[in-house]
Amino acid sequence: MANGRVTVIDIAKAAGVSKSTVSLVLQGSPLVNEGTRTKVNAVMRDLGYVYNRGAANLRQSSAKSKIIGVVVNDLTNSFFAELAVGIDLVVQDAGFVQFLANTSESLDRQTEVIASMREHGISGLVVSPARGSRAIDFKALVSAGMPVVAVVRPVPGAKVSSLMSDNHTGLFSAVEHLAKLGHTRIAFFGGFEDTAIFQERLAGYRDGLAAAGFGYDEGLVFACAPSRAEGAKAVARAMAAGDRPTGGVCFNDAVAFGVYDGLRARRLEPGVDFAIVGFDDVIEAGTSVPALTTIAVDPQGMGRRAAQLLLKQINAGKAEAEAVVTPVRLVVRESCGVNRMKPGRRTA
Amino acid sequence: MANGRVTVIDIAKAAGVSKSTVSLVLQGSPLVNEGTRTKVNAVMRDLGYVYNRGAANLRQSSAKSKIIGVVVNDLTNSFFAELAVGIDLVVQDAGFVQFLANTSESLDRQTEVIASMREHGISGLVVSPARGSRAIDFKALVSAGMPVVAVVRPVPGAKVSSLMSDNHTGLFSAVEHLAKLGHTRIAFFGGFEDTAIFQERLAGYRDGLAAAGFGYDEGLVFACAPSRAEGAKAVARAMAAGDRPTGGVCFNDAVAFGVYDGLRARRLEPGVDFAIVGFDDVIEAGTSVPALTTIAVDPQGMGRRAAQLLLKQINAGKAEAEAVVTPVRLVVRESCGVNRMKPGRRTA
DNA sequence: TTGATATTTTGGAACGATCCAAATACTGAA
DNA sequence: TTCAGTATTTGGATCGTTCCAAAATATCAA
Repeated sequence: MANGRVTVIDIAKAAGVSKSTVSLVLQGSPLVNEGTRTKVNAVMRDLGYVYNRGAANLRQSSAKSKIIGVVVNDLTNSFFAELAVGIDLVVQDAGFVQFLANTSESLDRQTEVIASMREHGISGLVVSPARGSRAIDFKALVSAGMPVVAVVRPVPGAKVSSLMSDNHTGLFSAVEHLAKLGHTRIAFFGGFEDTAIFQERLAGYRDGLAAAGFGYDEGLVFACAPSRAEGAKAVARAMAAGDRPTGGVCFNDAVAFGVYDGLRARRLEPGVDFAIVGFDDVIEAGTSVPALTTIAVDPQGMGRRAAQLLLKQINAGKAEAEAVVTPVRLVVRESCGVNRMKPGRRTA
Repeated sequence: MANGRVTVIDIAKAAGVSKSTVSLVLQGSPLVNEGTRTKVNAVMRDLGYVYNRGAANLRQSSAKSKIIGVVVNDLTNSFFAELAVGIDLVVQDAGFVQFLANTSESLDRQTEVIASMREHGISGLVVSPARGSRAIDFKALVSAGMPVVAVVRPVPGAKVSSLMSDNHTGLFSAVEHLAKLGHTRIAFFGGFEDTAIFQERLAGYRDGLAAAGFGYDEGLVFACAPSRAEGAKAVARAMAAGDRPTGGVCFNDAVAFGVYDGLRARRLEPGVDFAIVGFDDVIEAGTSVPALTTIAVDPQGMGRRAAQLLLKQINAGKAEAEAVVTPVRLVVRESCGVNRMKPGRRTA
């Protein structure tokens, strides 16, 4: 009290009870008499008491810290920002608070922040792993029995739970959609070839082509960093080639918008002269001109589900790794020229 | 050791020293002999020791928790996501870790999370206050001597430090720019009228008009929620009126993009038929078509500065509230028709 | 060898909560 | 009044660290 911080002992003294009783009140125990409870609560309010969770955690089992860690690879990407918001939402409702760290795809940063979070006593971790993350990076956590949920990107070989969107089906249906509209030369834009997601999506793309009766042409795959600027460059490469595609599916929406830019730079109008399908369904997808046809994954929903999965494991006490695949769906808007475009017009 | 968690005592036993020595090693004290230090470190590695910051904080002064709280009003807005990234950057470098909570403009959420963060022992707080925040909401914190930095939005009357962008100058120079290009009827789009920022920006707009020799016409101010969708509606209202503006300054870039949409819906091309200036300079501003002329505020830089300010106060031990205004600058791109537009073409 | 001095190491006693076993206060029936 | 039975309350001991004063050890000049 004198030194600034009010403790249970100060409350006990002021209320004329023992610290144990105050502790009981704090925990909402039914053992304490209604009269004492209200008196103690009143004193707490009067003295401006703040509960010291750190002290409590020391005595209790480590899993009760009410802190979870969230590590994302790129918070400036609105997909991950939405994801973080989704996590935050359910985590807050459960009375938890989250450490949020951004790694900017740096593995060193990732190991650093995870170590730091451990020291601070997180009771679980949701991580969207930095590029190149290996099972070894999470080894210490899982062998310490800490629940870990990997989202968006898999960590091959790691014994952690995972929540991934259905990449294969997503690209499959994107290709199917374009094929149905009459396109026969369909390109694939964006993504780093050395990632698992890229491979999953590429497989969906190939299978989609096969299902439509087309062959797979490596020359129609334009990998690049999944950013708007790189997407613009990728489509420039595609249109410079001899046998041009008439439409394309993109690794994500950012790339798709880059494709818009790249087309316009060549005086081609997206959705009229070229059909585009994105992936993610970021907020801008619905309001852009033309509105982007895309594969919706609902990042906020994914965040919520990831947090629920994690909380379930924390409460269960034991972390049984499980893999969840979240469904995606094709959202048809204007960028494939429905009602706007003559399909296949520049073909052959 | 047996129960799972490795403590300093386990280390001490295994290394054949006392726990005090281990503690000294942990703190990198120069008092301990080089030989013992390496041996202790080796043992720590072998046993997989994780430092328990919670326990340490208990003994030490509360200001050393190495945790700071970050509360933002809307993380789905990329401006705030960037801000959070900037904060994260310097906070991580300083060996801190951040609690990040999103309030979605809910005052209740805000008080909840701040209370929760206090219980967890944060040593400082960066907050971008939810709409309608009052000094009272931060009273408990400041009277407890906790450093608080309010960013982006002011909290009138609160004794907290603040870091605001130069709203007045920003809008002043936006108007000046349009006037220089020959525009005489300049509208103002977006923003909530009951916020301090809106008033600051509006004042900059008025002063800019006055400096250019124009009068202030209330009918040219189209306030609305600062979102893309509402921006589109606002410009629709503007163009429906009799004496149309030929250009406009916007509350932020989101509104500006909404104005793009609204214009296109009326078959008007932004940057050709109508001049637009945004505010914020979000990432998309440079890559949109046309590229958006805007007032750059560098949210990530603001985040960094806010974090630095906070860390300075934490280290100083005493929280002397100070107000910092960060400079803004006009970034001229294509949305005002430089090289593209006949200024004032639809005037009169 | 012996102090004196400098270098290292070390047992408790905190920090602020929880938990447990045991004490105390109530209740109503005998 | 006493006693069993229930309802409340309560002192330690404890969690894993830091801090302090004091002890042990090493170093060295006389």
